[in-house]
Amino acid sequence: MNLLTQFENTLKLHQLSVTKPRLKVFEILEQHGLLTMNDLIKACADIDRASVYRTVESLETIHVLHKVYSGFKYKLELSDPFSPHHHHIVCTRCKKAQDISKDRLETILSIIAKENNYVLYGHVVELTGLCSDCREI
Amino acid sequence: MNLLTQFENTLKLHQLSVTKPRLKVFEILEQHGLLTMNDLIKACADIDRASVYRTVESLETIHVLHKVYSGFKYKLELSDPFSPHHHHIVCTRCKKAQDISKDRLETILSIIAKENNYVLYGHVVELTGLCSDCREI
DNA sequence: CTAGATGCAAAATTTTTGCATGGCA
DNA sequence: TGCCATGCAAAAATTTTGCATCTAG
Repeated sequence: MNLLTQFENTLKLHQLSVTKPRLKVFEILEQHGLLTMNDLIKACADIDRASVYRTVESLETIHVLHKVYSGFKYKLELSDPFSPHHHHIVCTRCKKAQDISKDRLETILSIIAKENNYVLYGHVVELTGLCSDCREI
Repeated sequence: MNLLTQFENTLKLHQLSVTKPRLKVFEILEQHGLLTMNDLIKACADIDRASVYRTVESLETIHVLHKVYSGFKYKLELSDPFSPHHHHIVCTRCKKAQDISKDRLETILSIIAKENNYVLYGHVVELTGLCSDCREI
């Protein structure tokens, strides 16, 4: 089953209808991976700002996408299982973001959630530092 | 050495002068722990909005404070070593945030940074889920 | 004294809202 | 068809900027 179908099923599961704005936002994020709200709005040319905001909010609620914060702004990306990228390490100087491997990290996170008696819905892990290139300058 | 002195030293170390807005922002955050930008601005009654924004930006740059994101908005809090609170687990339903213990988590984070060849400056870890109270409803 | 920081006022950007209309189930 | 979702337009909220003034060092 492809991602799009999976997405539509998720919408239905949450009793949300399959609409043009929702499909568009999903498609754009699927293509681009990590976007600012502004870029997303621009990329969704024929969709109204307000609808993009509303779509992002719904899709976040049903855990299809999430916000990733670094510095002042946030970016948007698809959540697992629609995308495998959950964690980043961002260079303070050149602003590049690279993914970090999840396995050990998520083990720890789930242990922590259990200890605190939480049912885990989502998690954001952002590390900031100097990448090796920038350190040499 | 108390926190305030340590803060002033940090400012000097980064060649920033010790000013009223900076002291005020620090003091408020020290008292309140985790605030929205708006609350901070309100609490800094006699300081101009713009100065609060500028102060937050400088203090973030020198790692005295950082932003913590949950949902759409962010909150501000002092960074280590000015405050021991770095990680939270936030309930989706009641919005309460509680601190989570750092030890194991930070071990993992520093290993990950090393693997990626980064010098670590900061990290944000936010878990979201349902707390035990809310689960029962 | 003087570079850097502030306050003020205004602009720019980002987010939210109300309401009439349109389209999915 | 009925209800949810959208577009539009406007308001509200948040953040940034330019510039004259002030102040910490």
